[in-house]
Amino acid sequence: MDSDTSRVSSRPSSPEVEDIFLSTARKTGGFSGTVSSTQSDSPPELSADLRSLSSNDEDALTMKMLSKKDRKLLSEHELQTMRLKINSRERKRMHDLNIAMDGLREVMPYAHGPSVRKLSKIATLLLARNYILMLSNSLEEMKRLVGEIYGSGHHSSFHPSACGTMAHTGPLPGHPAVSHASHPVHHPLLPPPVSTAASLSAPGISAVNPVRPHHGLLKAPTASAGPLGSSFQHWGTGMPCPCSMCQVPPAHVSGINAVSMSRLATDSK
DNA sequence: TAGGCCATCTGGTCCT
DNA sequence: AGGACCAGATGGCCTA
Repeated sequence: MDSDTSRVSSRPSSPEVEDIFLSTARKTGGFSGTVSSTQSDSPPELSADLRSLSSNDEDALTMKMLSKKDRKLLSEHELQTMRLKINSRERKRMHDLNIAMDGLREVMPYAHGPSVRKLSKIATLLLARNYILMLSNSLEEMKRLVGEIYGSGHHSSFHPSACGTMAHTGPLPGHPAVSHASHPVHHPLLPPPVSTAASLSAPGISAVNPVRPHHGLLKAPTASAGPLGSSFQHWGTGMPCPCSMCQVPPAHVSGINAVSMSRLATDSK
């Protein structure tokens, strides 16, 4: 179904097997932790050189990279065992992180359906952020409307059933039907129109979009709807829908978007 | 084939 | 001391 899953399944799924293999391979080349630490500073041929070192050289190098205490306390076998343990923990940690990421994907609208490819991690995070912003805006708008209505006293003018606003809050976020039906163009997960340019200029976004254009994620809404955009289609009355989903978020939100997107992109590297 | 995405290993750092 | 977290490096898989 999704390539990522198959990709995962195609990888060695058993840490033990892989660890055994790797540990065996490394054992032939000495404790590779010392080699790895030089990977970023040395060309590949240096690694080859290291592998070609005599056992005495290997020992010397290994000993050089270890603290005195380690040298004293740990045999090579113990070091190897410790490495495997650490690797296993790290693997588990990353698996847990991926599980959490899947959980996040599950509650994200728009990311469901057989024809929709699994969101990448960065896309999941960025969409989640936009979604949270959208929900926050909706909440604020609801509060404001309720305040206006009960403040002015003419309760009869409050007709939630006529407003798409209630429809927005109806389906659960994870419900696939939450979005497209009532907002064919201005999807809540899309960056606000104002911030789209800034968002798209962020490395993180630009990295997302070209790769998976079929997602349509974070894509700017089509500009075919005039000054007000096509945001009011579901409202149906010809009047601007008061709900926040149909309005451009406040400028400060867009500002946060641009900054945070850049930060996210920067942080994620 | 290049680029994107990902899993894994690894060493360093910080925290408990 | 041990574990969690992080970031860099590496290599594999997939898609355009």
